[in-house]
Amino acid sequence: MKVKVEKNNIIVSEVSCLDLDLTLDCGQAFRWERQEDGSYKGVAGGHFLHIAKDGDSLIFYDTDKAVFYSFWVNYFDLNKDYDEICNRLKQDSLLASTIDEYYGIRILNQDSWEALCSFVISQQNNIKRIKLIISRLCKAYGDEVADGWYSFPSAEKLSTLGVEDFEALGTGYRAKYLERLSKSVANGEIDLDYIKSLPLAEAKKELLKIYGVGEKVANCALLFGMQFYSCFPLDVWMKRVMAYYPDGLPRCFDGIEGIAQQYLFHWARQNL
DNA sequence: GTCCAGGCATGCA
DNA sequence: TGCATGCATGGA
Repeated sequence: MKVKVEKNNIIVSEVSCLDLDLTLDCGQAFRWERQEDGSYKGVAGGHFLHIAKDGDSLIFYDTDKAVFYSFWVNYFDLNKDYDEICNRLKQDSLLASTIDEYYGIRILNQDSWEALCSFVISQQNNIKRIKLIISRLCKAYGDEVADGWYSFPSAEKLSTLGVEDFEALGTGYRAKYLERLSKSVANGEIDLDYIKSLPLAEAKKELLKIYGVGEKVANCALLFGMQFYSCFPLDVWMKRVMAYYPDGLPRCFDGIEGIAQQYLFHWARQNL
């Protein structure tokens, strides 16, 4: 990775495997909005960002250098060698063709609270509507960090809401899950940083105790919000994909099943 | 109108 | 342990 500063922008080059459409709009994060010119605007970690791609370079518009290094490098996982990962995954023939076609999907390092909440909302729901509900949630209860752009609300803030407040956002039957989850995280009964520090099996066990969190939501929270790359979330799309792996997952997925999963998820949504 | 979406809790066997 | 069912909402 090479970084240079031009005016208020940060230009990053020599980062492989980062396509904005495939990474920011592939169902792992729900807060990025594509602009007409192909750039993206969104909020993560309380920071607003406008990001674009110019050839092989990434442009972080109006971004503070300190925030870039302290937050965005980790969020986009810019120091991870995705070419090595892709090469390993391509030992599997389906992944080989999928990566050739959709090269550039990365797993973002999202905040655990935002990821867990988002995937509780995601259950039995479609991506378009998940984004709609989350944007309503942020606008109503987040902080305005840029003109018209809101942070994801904290558990403390959401712990003051009642079930009817969550229902008013269109969360449907998930409202009761969100209400209880917010209160439990706010009062410390659930400690996401602690869960993140546990070995995978124990971390998953803790997440599965949460009302409204099952196998799928737990795996998504672990993969997208807690950096457990070996998690392999099985939703309705991935269950269709599994017909292509009757003997189980290939060895080349070991330890990076979650990254393989994200490519297969995208492939399934385009082709199945 | 019906079907479906990055599922889960509940009840019952 | 495994399976059937109900659940809110909005777009196709």
